Amino acid sequence: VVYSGNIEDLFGVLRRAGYKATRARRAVIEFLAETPGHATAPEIVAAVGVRAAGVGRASVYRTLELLTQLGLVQVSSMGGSIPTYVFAPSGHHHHLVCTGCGKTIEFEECVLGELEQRLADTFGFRIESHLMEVFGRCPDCQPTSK
Amino acid sequence: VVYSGNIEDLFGVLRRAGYKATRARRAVIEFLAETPGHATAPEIVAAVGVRAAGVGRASVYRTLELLTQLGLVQVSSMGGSIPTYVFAPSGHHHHLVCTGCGKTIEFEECVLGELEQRLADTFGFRIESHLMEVFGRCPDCQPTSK
DNA sequence: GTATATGCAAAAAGTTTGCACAGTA
DNA sequence: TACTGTGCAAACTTTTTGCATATAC
Repeated sequence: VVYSGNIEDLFGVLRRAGYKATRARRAVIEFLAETPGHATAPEIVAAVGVRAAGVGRASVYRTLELLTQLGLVQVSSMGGSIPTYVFAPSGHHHHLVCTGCGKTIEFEECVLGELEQRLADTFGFRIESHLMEVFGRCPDCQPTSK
Repeated sequence: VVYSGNIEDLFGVLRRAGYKATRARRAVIEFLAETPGHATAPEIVAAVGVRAAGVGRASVYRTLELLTQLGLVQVSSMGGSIPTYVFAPSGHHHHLVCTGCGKTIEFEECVLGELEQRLADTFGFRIESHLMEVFGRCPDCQPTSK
């Protein structure tokens, strides 16, 4: 674990990997770290524009890619065609999405520990992170029949 | 389970849900059912064009959305910004992706049974499907150090 | 001081929509 | 026959790229 609430820790991760802590990157990281849920790239571009006027769209995209590679952010498609980004410095993220209304609930509970070990053994991978998406119908979107 | 190797079963799912089994939908379903891994929308458009000349791009997109809603297909972003589609009529899909070279391995092993029950109980969701993405470095992409 | 990163604007890529016509049930 | 679905082309949205300039270290 690399982050325990202090944003500076994250810039440390950047620097240790040989990247500079620039204004654009700060704005993106701060926004994501303060945002509890998912955001699309255009939403992040907009939010960052407010937070740090003058930061360009391209830098936001480049930063998102970088953060994803560094394992600080996860990308999910939420069952649709627009990718969304979530801050997930712990390397894993889990959510439940309603296929009716799109409501999303994030949960911590993780059942992958043992499986990860088995995958590592079986395929020789060094596991870094994972994303688990569970889909279903929330109470409000279930057929009212019986 | 809705599908055990006979493509006609899938058209049955369509019809039962009130949709027609058209040429465009057949082409998309057949392609996905025969394709072991993931494909992007443009790839599917191209493949379907070969299989059934004259099928339009829009129909492919519309069919992909429909199949996703029906739970026959899963969408994943594979850690990047291009969504990919996989045939997953069983309602769940699991893969391991190398963050170095992008190599993908699909696996069956599923540890979600009990968790799904707990999520259903806790949040009142009726669970329909899930997607599990595990990221790491494959043997060829691990730092050779040590 | 120097290599890395940026902002901008333009290009490319991907997705969605409207509508007259075709095809399924 | 009635209605769902289609193909096309255009509109739109999202993402990527090239390059001169700025900036972090």
